[in-house]
Amino acid sequence: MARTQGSHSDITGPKVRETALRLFAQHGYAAVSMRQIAREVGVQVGALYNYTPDKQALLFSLLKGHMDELLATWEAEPRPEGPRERLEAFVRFHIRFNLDRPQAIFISYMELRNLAPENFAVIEAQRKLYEGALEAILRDGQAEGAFSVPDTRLASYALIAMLTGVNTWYRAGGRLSIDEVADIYWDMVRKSVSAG
Amino acid sequence: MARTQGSHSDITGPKVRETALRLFAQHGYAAVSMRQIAREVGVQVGALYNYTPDKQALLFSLLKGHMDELLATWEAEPRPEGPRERLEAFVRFHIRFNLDRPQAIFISYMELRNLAPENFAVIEAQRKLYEGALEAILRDGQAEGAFSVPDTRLASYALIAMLTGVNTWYRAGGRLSIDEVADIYWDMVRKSVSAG
DNA sequence: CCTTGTTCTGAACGCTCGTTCAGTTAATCT
DNA sequence: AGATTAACTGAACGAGCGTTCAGAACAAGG
Repeated sequence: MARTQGSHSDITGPKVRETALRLFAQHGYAAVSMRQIAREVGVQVGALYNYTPDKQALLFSLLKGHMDELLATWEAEPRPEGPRERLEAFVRFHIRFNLDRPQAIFISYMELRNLAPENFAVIEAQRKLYEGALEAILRDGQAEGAFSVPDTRLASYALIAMLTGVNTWYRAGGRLSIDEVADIYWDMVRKSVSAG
Repeated sequence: MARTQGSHSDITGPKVRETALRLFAQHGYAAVSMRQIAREVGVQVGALYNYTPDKQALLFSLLKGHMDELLATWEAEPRPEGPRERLEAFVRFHIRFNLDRPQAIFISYMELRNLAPENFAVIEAQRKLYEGALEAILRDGQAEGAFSVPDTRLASYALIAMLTGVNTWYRAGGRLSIDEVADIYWDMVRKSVSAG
């Protein structure tokens, strides 16, 4: 029996991606089998290959989709005047975006090494684009005298790591709301780049 | 033929651990096979089981050894007077310790989910002990009025993430020495916890 | 109602996995 | 020299892996 009622490409396709994202985030790409994904989707393993040419392409597609959305959403954000305001916008955007998609963020940082080299290069370029946006803000602010940052490249790495770290401990429904978390992080970021 | 000349437990044992650490860091626990470890050590796969009861115990032993060393080394560090001096000591210690053992740090953050639950609990408790040391410094400094940190728990997470992030970009022989990196990070940390 | 095309099943392919173990080799002990 | 033991080999175990594919089931179009 195939094609049971209500089972279409429009439903199975997204379901495959959602399930793969969840399982990859939970157990890691290498530890998750195609059969396991199929079981949770509710199909036989062969059916998965209607939606991806292979397992590697499935991982890449998830990461690529995530990075595309990250870059597009960031570029659609309002761009305030002044380095300080722009830095604040970046901090709040990054925290909000990350906390809204914990699984995608997780595999974006953990599964890079499981990408084939040519796929890795694509994702890495996108990530550098995004991190470059932060460094540009720091550089402008330093030039204008708004910040005191001796090494903007290094500072951008430090701040990105700090902000992305939110995902390791934040749990929805905890004692702090996303906005409260963003307030506290922005306070630390603001001071860390100011004249000391 | 077994027991070729110069091949003893004293040599093979450490070699197994070193090789496993390197491969786990490079490809991930789930993606590395016992046969691959054996090949790089230069023995048949069966010989590995003279040094570990199974693959999981090998991972746990590496992580446990690393955490033991981290805690012991930190406790052996001189403990300066005053919160500000103690915070600086922590920052410099953390960066130095991490950059000296990039592979062990890497698997300590990446392979936690591949630990069996009872093993995970052990490592997690040790990690909390270490992170608690930072929070205690922040709490004392806040109480004494040396720092301005509204939420010491959250600030400790933020700082740990920032400091640990050094490992993702630092490469020995780059344009900055470890001490120069530590100077810059300490500058940012110092300002981020100060009155703004 | 019959054809066409999409979606899925069920089974199979060759391969690798972690782990076990009887037997072999070589160093050590008596 | 002979016995003992630690270290390792070589082969095997059952299980699971990613991937392929012929054919079945169903929806849609004429």
